[in-house]
Amino acid sequence: MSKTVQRLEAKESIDERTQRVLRGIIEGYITSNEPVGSRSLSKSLEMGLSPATIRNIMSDLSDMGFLMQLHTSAGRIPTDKAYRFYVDQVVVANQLTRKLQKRIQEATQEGGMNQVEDLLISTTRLLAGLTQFVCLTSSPRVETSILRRIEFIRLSSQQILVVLVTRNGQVRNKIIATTEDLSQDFLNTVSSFLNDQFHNRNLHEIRQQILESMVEDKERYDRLLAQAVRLGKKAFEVADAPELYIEGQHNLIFSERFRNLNSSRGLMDAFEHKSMIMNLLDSTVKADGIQIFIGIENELESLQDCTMVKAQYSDQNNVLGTIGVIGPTNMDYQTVIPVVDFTARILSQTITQQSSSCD
Amino acid sequence: MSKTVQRLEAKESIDERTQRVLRGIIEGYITSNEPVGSRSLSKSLEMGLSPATIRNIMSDLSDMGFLMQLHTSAGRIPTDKAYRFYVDQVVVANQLTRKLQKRIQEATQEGGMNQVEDLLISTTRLLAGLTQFVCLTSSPRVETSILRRIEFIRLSSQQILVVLVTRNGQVRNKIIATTEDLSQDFLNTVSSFLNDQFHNRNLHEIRQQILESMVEDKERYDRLLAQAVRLGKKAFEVADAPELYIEGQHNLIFSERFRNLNSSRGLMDAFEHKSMIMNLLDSTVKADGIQIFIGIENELESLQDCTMVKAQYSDQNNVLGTIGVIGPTNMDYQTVIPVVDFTARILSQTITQQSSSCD
DNA sequence: ATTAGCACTATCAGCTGATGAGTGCTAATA
DNA sequence: TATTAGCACTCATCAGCTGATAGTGCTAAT
Repeated sequence: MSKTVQRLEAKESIDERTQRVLRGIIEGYITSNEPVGSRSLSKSLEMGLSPATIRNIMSDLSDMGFLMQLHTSAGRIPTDKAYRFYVDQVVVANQLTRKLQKRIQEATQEGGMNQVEDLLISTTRLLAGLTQFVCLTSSPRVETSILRRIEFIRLSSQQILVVLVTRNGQVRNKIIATTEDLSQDFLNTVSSFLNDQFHNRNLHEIRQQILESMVEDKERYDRLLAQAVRLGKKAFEVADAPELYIEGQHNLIFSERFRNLNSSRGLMDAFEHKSMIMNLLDSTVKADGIQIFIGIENELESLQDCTMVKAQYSDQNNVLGTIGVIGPTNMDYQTVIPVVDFTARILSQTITQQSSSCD
Repeated sequence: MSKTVQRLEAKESIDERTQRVLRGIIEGYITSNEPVGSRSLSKSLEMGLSPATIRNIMSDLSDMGFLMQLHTSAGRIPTDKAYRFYVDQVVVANQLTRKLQKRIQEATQEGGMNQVEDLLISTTRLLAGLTQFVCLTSSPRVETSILRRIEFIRLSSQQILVVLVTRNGQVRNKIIATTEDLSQDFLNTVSSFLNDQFHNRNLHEIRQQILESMVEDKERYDRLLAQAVRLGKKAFEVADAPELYIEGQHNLIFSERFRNLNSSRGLMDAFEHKSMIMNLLDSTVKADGIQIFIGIENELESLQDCTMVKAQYSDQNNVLGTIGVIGPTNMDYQTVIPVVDFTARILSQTITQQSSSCD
């Protein structure tokens, strides 16, 4: 027991000087993208330590698992553990420059964005551009969206178009097949019934309730209700799969920063499996703020050379989705973190405005 | 005058033997992706010609502009002109294997494809996969689509959702703002008016006619008509920009076949400018069949190391859009051409079925 | 505890010569 | 006269060697 405590303490008690060296190495590697050696560090640190001393400290840090070498006579590079230390203990998110803030705000407020989809796409592209990384955004889960309006449009004797509008301005369409020929008048009755019944409820609840009704009212014979339930069931199955927007994939190949990534191919391939990436993006349920996954902290193997920085966005009530970037582990956390954070906030704000603009 | 004729004849009259050599070089380069030299060609041709003779012929072909060398002591590779000759004079499109035909048919007939969008995306992906190139598809020009149904849905006192369904199953949404608060009942009247008026007409015509009505009926005061025209005008402005689907971009980077392409970067960048690529894809108006642009025949500079093979797809009445692949100039024309051709045909067929399934 | 000094090591750029595939030209040949 | 064998030449590639560079670890001196 006391041993554990001691080990924990030993882990915790990296003395001030050692910390400064570690920090120096991390920041050096972040800026130069080259392994950093004792000599250059001795100079840049300006702590009056000779390279030899630095070497001793480095050696200790290596033992503790903070540093590693690509080969014997190369400088050292930080491990994932080091970045974790850096992010947790050292990084104090920079304030964004006014200029950058403006740029983000303007980009999200461009005209012609009455559809949420457009907003998400352009925000994703913006963030990919700003960071020069790959940017991923998951669209609001239709599941948790609030119904604003549902409408049925008769296309033919066998086909009905469902139009579903959510509070935050998403519009979903689905063509459903029917065996029975239903008149437009009847469909109107059904839709106004559903609109009355379920106005301002979220789709998940609605679905739930419809399923319950199906059991409950089985015996009761009421054509309207029966059809409403049947159509409603089909209609609310709309778009189970939430969408994923990816931008900046070419940065993986062409950006200098990704150069010492051994398998950009693997990542590219991973992006083809959208559902997998979706899970990754939406998996963690942490109420608020930025989340950071460094290297091996990522569950997906092909992501384990990268860091993912993500944040959730929401309207006034609910978390809607996630926006995040994937970059090299030695990304410039000091600026990437606040950029992602700020962008997510602005996105939330814009969407909130949109959804509150209805009566 | 006679001189011109002579030159033309000289161009045309490449004797049989020379043609066979040229063909051998082209096919050799297509299969090996390596410059082909006189010795190996002498063997593979089996025409009983010594390398030296082949060299003489090659030298002639070089003079005529069919061959070039990357450097003095390298084998020769075909020029764009050679590929053009090959495509025009030599290639007789292979019959596709039954197996491949089936694969294409099945892929396009997968379930859950009631939206044209899904069909186009999956077809694009299919073709990218089959060819291992980049595949581009332009969605049907809404312009020329035939109206099946238009509907207005009141979202709030200032917002109206327009839903527009075309004959071939495309659904477009647009939220438009109004100053006047219009009841749903009124909107229903307007939409059934428009549906009656414009049923089975194409959107371009409709737009035209609405504009005419605006002039014509200016003085006539009829609330219904006036609003119908006003809303109609806004509604039919929907989605002027046709969409472009791109799949298989990663092949540019990772496929062996693209390896001696000097600027895949340039191409990647070009794909970001969707409107430019759209123009390229939809530009040429040739009634039917496959179109091939080899190297410098492409207007876009970053495409001039590539060949684009494209075909238009259509429903029973109209050309809807274009599907095509972009690959290296030394692609295997014998199979790529029929694959693109067949895919476009199947696509046309599938879309035609869809749009004829309404009453 | 720190540091200077030294031996050691891996990488990299640059040079070398050998190899091989390919050409063009010329003179001999059928 | 068309074809071909022979030869000199060119260029790219590759393995092997070089010295320079930038690191390290260890040890002994401060």
